[in-house]
Amino acid sequence: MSLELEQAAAQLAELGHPTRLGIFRILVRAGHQGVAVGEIQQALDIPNSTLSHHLSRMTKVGLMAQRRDGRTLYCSLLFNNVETLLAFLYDECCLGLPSATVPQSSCCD
Amino acid sequence: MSLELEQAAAQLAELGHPTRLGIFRILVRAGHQGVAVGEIQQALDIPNSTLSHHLSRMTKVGLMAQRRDGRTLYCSLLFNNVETLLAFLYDECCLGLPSATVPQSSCCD
DNA sequence: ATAATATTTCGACAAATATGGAAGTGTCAA
DNA sequence: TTGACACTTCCATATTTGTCGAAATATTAT
Repeated sequence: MSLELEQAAAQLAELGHPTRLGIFRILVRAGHQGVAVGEIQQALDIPNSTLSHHLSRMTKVGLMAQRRDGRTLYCSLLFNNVETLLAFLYDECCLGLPSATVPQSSCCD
Repeated sequence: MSLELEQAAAQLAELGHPTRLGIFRILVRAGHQGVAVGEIQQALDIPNSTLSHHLSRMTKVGLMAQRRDGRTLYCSLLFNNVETLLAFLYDECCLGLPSATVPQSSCCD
């Protein structure tokens, strides 16, 4: 089994949890500058130990990264890796959405 | 938490397993006519009870369906649902791939 | 130094997942 | 109606996940 497939599966598994998909959504909207962990916690209203656990999982598979600024940690999506993942679903798996639903250009760069 | 997000997470979780992502890949290539369970088994070389378990999970979340023809069961992807899932990742989460990697039209319809 | 803030790590436990042998079900062929 | 074929369901077990309180770590302010 190819490494690329293993990698894609690992990332999809992380997205495949309601809380983490919610985190993902927040991270996408936050763009490259990222969001503080505390902000995510407020938005989702879950204990910080639970949140931290999810964040570390997402980090581990390369979906996001953390950067410290003073005492707050900012989380930001690794857009390149997410793009690679999405491209895998399209290219490797040869899937096409009807052109109407395909965005003409990126909205998050 | 929205039902749409729950649904997407459930489907992504199923894709987030190497074996099942492999099954997905086979199903995509098979197109609408589908593939026999036995063919998938030969391709992946796993015990049929294990395979059956994965297939039933994928069916349960609406990624694929099974149709019997004689004594062989054919599995086929529910392309509409897969499209909806992919559209969720683009629309709801506002993600864009660089236009170069976005297919101009569907290759599986 | 001490305290407050922001977040992670530890530890423990319940629940879900993954795996595969063995037995069961449906279908066809002789 | 017996047997072969194509799968699924049942069962048991090992592993992974998800959850969260409590303790630990890092940073800044007083």
